[in-house]
Amino acid sequence: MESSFAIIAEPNRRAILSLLAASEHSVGEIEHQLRMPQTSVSKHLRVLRDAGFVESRIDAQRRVYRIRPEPLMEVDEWLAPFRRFWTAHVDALERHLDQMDSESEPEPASKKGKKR
Amino acid sequence: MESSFAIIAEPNRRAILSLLAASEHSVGEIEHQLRMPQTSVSKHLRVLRDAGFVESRIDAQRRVYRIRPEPLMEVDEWLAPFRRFWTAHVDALERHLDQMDSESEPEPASKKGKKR
DNA sequence: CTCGTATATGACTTGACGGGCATATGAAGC
DNA sequence: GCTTCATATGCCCGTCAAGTCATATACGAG
Repeated sequence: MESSFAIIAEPNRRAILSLLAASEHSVGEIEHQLRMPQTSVSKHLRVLRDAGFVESRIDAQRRVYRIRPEPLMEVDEWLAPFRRFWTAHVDALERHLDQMDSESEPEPASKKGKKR
Repeated sequence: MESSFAIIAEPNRRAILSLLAASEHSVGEIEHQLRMPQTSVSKHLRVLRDAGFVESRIDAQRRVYRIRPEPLMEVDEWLAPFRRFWTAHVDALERHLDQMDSESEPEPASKKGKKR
């Protein structure tokens, strides 16, 4: 029920997400990397999972978590109407150019301009 | 002190921001448009202003508020590392309406239909 | 100056959320 | 079986933020 925005309002959760953005991690790895209590990590992961930000894979007794993009896409889309405030000039051009693929993409171009 | 993320966690504040994204508005206009109590609008605007999301101009007894982009840019930048999760396998369609153009859209010549 | 309009602020209440701690679940290995 | 490692959950508590109501400030009109 929580809006995606409320979920990422929590700094520790953002830290977890940023960590998972690089690659998937187990709970213990997150705990150690971010130096926060395990129970706290588990609770935040629970919230993140319920909200669809992450999903977990079971590896023996570990749970390995990874990003699920949908809720963040939602945030990204909400930002769309505001982008005109800062992409007034050059950027708009560029994005328009390299977004020019539609239903015809028989071969995903390996490198795309990935500016930001 | 509040992170920009905490600010936009509040639904009413997001509504205000979205309203201001279209054009600047006075407090009364926001109050009427969003059908929320004036004191609530004022308080949210205070929070938004303190956090740099909006600024106000004085027009007689009215205060006209408009967007300031910086904090939202910050959010946009935080999202950057995650974009690879959806820009990789998603074409221009899914991209959704990003930024079409500014306050002038004389020609509704949008290209293709949207999905959802 | 008084009144009405427009907006801001303060006090108070209420509810939600995160932290900490203890404990439960579960899988692995002996 | 029992023990250990890895993770999850339940409970309590303090804090903080949002809503409501009342009131204050500021400006314009007459």
